[in-house]
Amino acid sequence: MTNEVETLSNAITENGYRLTAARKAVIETLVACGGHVSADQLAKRVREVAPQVGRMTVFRTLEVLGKVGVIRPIYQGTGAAHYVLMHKGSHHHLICIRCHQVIDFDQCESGDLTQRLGQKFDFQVQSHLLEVYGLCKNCR
Amino acid sequence: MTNEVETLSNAITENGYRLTAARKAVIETLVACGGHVSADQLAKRVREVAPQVGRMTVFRTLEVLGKVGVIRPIYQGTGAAHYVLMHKGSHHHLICIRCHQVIDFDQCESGDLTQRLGQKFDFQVQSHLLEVYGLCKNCR
DNA sequence: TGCAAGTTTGAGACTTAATATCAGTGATAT
DNA sequence: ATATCACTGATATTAAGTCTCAAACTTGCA
Repeated sequence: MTNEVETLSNAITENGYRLTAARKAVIETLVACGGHVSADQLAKRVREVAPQVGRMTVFRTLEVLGKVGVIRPIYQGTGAAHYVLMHKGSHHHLICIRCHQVIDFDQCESGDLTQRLGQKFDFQVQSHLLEVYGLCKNCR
Repeated sequence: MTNEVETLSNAITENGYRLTAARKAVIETLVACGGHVSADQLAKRVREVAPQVGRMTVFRTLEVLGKVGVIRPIYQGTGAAHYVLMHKGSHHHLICIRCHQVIDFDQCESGDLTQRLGQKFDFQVQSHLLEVYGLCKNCR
């Protein structure tokens, strides 16, 4: 948790960006939510803690975090993008196609695959996202 | 190719939707493009063949094809959604984070994984999408 | 400390993708 | 042949996200 905050914060500073009060607030709120929030939801929550922070700043902070590779926007076509934390360069989740519930999971034996892909397509792999669609136990 | 058109067409009819002239035109154009087109791009191309087909119909056809599971919208945050064909319930590609080039690939030994996930989370898996991000050979 | 250069910020206007509406058309079943 | 229901498309609307620009911060350096 706190660890996550540090990871994101470090990613900011290590890439030459400034870790301002506004950005700290955004990061802390995002981590507190465990990811899977939209920019506007996040902006609202951030303002409960830091009322002066504007919508634009939230968008821009998310953009920066995306650029340095620690989060990623996820789009399900149901409204706004949601942002997820990229643990060690990857993120995996199940999405129920009926109720749109999202379940994160960790297991993924793709290290092998991504390496082979890199060779085959002359591609320098940095991260990956696996989305599994189906019906959750309540929806089938 | 032609096979793809049949797959999509059948998915339409088998789910109780009507395979109209407009929908045929959309499907044929989508397959001819090999996927990875936005709705508006597709609408434009469809009109080169079937000028009467409206934008709205293209959106709705894509929605139906999505519902029956044969295509899926992909969002890279760079403008409009792109639609990809789901081969046997899955799609995999590499995306260059610099030039946004997309390379589709087939290999994915995930049958095993999805099965285990289904058990673990009591989830009925239907399809999946694997996105691998990195730098293509021209961009690094 | 004080200054200059470069970042970051936020209110508001703007762009663009996508959805809702609704009357009209076309397909299907009996 | 007709009644029913699905589909269509022009237009209006909504909503997500971006652009702009002046003001406010940070930082490094003298």
